Amino acid sequence: MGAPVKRPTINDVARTAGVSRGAVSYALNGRPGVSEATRQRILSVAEELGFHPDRAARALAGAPAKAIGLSLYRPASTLGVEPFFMELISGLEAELSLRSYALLLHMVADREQEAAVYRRWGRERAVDGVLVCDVLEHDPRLPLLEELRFPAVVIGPPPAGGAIASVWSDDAVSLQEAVGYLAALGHRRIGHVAGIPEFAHTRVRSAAFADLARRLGLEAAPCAYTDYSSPDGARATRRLLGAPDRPTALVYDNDIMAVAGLAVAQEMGLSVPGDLSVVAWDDSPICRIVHPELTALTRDITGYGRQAARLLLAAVDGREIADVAVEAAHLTPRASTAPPAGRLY
Amino acid sequence: MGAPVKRPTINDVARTAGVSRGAVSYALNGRPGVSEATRQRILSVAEELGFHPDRAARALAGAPAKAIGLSLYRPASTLGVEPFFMELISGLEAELSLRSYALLLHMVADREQEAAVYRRWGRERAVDGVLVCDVLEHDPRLPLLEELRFPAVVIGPPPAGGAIASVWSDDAVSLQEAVGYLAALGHRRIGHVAGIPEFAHTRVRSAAFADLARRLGLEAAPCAYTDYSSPDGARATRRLLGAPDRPTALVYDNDIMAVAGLAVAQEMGLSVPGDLSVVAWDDSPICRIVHPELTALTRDITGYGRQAARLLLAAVDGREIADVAVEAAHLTPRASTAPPAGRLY
DNA sequence: CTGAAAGCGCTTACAG
DNA sequence: CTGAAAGCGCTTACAG
Repeated sequence: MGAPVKRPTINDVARTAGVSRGAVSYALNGRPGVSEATRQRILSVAEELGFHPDRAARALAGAPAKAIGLSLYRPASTLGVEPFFMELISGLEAELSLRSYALLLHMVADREQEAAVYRRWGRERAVDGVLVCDVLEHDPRLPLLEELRFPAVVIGPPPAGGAIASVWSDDAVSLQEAVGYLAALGHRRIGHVAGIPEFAHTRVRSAAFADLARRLGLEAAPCAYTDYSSPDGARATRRLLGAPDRPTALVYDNDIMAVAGLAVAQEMGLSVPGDLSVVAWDDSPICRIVHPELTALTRDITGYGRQAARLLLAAVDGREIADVAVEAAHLTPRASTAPPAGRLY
Repeated sequence: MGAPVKRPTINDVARTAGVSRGAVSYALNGRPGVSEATRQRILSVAEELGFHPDRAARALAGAPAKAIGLSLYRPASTLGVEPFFMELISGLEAELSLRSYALLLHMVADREQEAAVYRRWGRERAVDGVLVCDVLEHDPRLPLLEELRFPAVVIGPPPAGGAIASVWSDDAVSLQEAVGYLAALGHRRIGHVAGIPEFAHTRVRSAAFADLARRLGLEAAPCAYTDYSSPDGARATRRLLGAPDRPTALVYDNDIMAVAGLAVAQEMGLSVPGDLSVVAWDDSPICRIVHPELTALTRDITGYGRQAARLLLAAVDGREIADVAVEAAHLTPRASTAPPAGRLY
């Protein structure tokens, strides 16, 4: 591909500015060691020359890699379907790019691969910190990250061990809002189409659901677990609606499954919201392009990502970090929820 | 966060194996300079010590960064909605990880930012090559990448200049398949809800559409441009269906807009496919979770991504590369297409 | 086929 | 506040 383009080095800047390389480095990194006047002169020379420090050289000399790793466990079945991650990534990016941090994205098909990726990132010093999603009950990644001394932030409910800080939104509160609303409409049999049972956030939601069902004295509160994919959401819906005392309302753990469930209900001849109310977790455009539009638990996913990035960068800077709770998802009532049939107001 | 974990260096491997550092480097990189026996011994020592060469040191010494850059231009309105990119990325990743290449993802809000990202990547030697999506008619990124001597691959139709190879699928063929099918069903007024007119792939599609309309002698072939978002798709649908001689079929440039258009048709009291046939470009689960299920142009997006990654890695390896055509999208007829109302068979 | 040496472009104590 | 020097961990000609 031809010789690489000649790039100015720190030497060029130092020579042009008439100072030492060290002075240039200090000036560029905002560290003490140069006078303000000199710093300004150096900065303007660097600007003029179009100088950007070589990432590799910088890293080798002990400076941070200026990159964050996100390893995503994606089973083939859910590929390309969850708007959540695209929005999350866009929030991460927004914050990272402010500080010129890159996002290293890696998708893995299984957990062992993910561990291998962390080890490699650690050994190669490819990233300065990692974000951890979809944490399991006893997640082997967490002790591994501690062993590797990796600054890390969990996206999701704070894990039991507690050594790694997390950014989370209180799903129990949100679930309460959704189920409370359905109960207030008069629903007594409310089903839950949940996500992957091994995930900590799934357990938070299903525990909150069971708890609420008890407190509200619901007649039935069946829960079906899925892999978050729309076919699985459709299957779970058929199962729940096929039971003798079928639920009159269903809460779905994501938007994709709620839309799939809506289609299943319609194919079973049930009208929504007449015969069945539907609530989707995570609002997205697809909740508004189906008929009826879906009542959803809306949250600022991009903001969630920004917050996670900010917290991780604080950890990377060596600051002590603690769990951060972002605002919980709130219910956006739309046309897919109504009082159950047979009940009059 | 404590001291970094002590990692074995090439010196440790050399000492343990009783050879020089150079020998270890040659052995690890599969270059001539060591006997096969020595190579094996070195490799097993490296394995035993858990040695992974430091990415920064390697890069600084002139070796590739082992990373590929993907800068995505995402206007806020389409954030998180296009399944296409998630699938593409997953294909890229699948191929890159085979060769231990990382994917550096960067989302930008405008074109100037994207140019700045390329320059930075070039100067910092952060990536060995870049992938270019959504190419414009006279795209300023292409000459910039040439100027920077960046190995690059365009994902989409080969640009006019021709210096940068592309991986593409022949959208004209696919459009012909879709419109030909609609015409065969008896439709004479077929509308096109297209994407962003500045994109080269949009122009390929709308040119093919206009050409076909002429050859098939269609009565009307209105085209509406959008930003690929579902609200914009809905607006375009309203506009096209509000015309006096409204189309009896619409072809959408993505799945999201087709679903939005379906909802608009239903809200206007038009039955699909009775009053309006709908075809979606890019098949995804959401095409199958709406009612009626959408006829779609199906293609192997993951495979598209894999192919793009392979081609770019070939360029990074210094090989000459040429355009690669992947298989065009093919029509998957479903319930959203039928002969137009009033026509009998 | 092997080993010693230079050098990649930075950062950071350290002495002035 | 500044400058000279060492060193980060590799790769790669170059001489043996």
